[in-house]
Amino acid sequence: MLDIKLVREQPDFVRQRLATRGAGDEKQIDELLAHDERRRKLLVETETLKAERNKVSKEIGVLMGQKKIEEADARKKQTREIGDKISTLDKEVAEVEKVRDEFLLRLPNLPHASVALGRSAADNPVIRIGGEKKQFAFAPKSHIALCESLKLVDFERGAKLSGSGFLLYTNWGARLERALIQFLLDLHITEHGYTEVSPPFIIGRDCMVGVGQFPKFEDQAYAVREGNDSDTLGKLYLLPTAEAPVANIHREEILPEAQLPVRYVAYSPCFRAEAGAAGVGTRGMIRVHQFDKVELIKIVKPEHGYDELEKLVANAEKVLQLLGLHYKVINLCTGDMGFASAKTYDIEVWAPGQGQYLEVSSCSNCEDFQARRMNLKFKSKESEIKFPHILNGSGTALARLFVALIETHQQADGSVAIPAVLQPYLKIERITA
RNA sequence: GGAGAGAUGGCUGAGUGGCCUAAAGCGCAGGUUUGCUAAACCUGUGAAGGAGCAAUCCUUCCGAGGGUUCGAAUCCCUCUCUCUCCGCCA
Repeated sequence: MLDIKLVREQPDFVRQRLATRGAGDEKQIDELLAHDERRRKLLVETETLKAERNKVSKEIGVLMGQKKIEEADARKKQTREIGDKISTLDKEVAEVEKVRDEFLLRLPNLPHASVALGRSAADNPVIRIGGEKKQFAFAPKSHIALCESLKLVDFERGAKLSGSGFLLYTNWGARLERALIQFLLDLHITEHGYTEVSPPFIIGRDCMVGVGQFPKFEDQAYAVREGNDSDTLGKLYLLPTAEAPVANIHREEILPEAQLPVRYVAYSPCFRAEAGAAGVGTRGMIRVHQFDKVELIKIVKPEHGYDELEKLVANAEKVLQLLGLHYKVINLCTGDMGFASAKTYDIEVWAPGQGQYLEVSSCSNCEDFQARRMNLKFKSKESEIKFPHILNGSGTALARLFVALIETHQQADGSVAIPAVLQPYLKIERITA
């Protein structure tokens, strides 16, 4: 959430930055400021009355002690009237504050100055290219064909169990998926200095609000109901990404500066309703309702936010380098960035069977946008209380990594070669039919 | 699911209607003393919001939300969470 003081003091700057996203959010600022001004005006009124009431109440206490009952009673009458006014004003303050906060919760983050201006994915600049497109002496198959011939994923039975968009990994497919998870966790723990955490997969509403998923994107989540009790709906959700619980680990805390930077890595399945996306690439493993992901989260001092973002991207790229995959790193332009992010790099991996790049990682610095929402702060050596930058990045998303891996390393005979770094986990050099 | 106990500052913990402006201790920061360290002593030590050019002042916060009262950490109601025991259970 944006700092209301910044909006108040530099409304033109805020409007200008919001406008670069191209979603019209800047039009909300005037109304937001009107609510904010009204709130402060009411606050002054009610606080003045409260000061008066506190003063008189104290005097009543003294008079009672001196047994001057009549004088005390006279003041009580006076104070009772003040009390009525206060409760009316307090209600008004609470109302206008709620409206103001609703505006703040629905406004996206301001893009960082270094982010390219643009309207859509077509305007995203390519930052780096990793590896080269593999050349095949034969026509590379799609992962769907490979999964069927090598019996890695049973698409029909996955759909039978849970509907379309759910996968049943079988035999070497299941083992490859598990090996990838283990490999990714080990890499980030031992090579990149992250601490592993394993969060709940069903998470409270506050986690969703904290990272900016809610209230704006509530329709994309799976809500959980306890038994038959409909009253429990709206409390718990299947996590759309481990970012949601892990970034919230220190919600409502003030961390000592010495504890920063915090670096967590977590595996979790991710559940996405993908409402409105039906029919778009629904075949295969590229857009599914449940996929595995290893997520990286950092909580850092603001002055380190952008250095840490570069390192985060490098950590995710390392995965693709070690697996021998071709990829490109792009910088999302202002019009294509996520709600909470100030700057985002996406990593897209080449899937030769698809003839296209697939997004397998999105690394963002959300600056203090999420920290404000979840009230996470740190205390500096000078005893200043500040909001840290919170960063998140996929390291990486699995179903698409699985696709790129088997499509890239498929052989002319229909088998798939296992990259050296995965062989210790799988104990085989290739998957054959 | 049943029964009971509890939730107070960074931590321990006192506080049953009015100097609570939350005791005391620990911790932490600064200072004095000291050859260094330690110890002792002194001082200070929460958060949020708001008014003001500023010094400074005001309001709110004792798990959350309501209520009673001139006045609530304290009394009443609801909820959440934690702990103990019982039942069920991977």
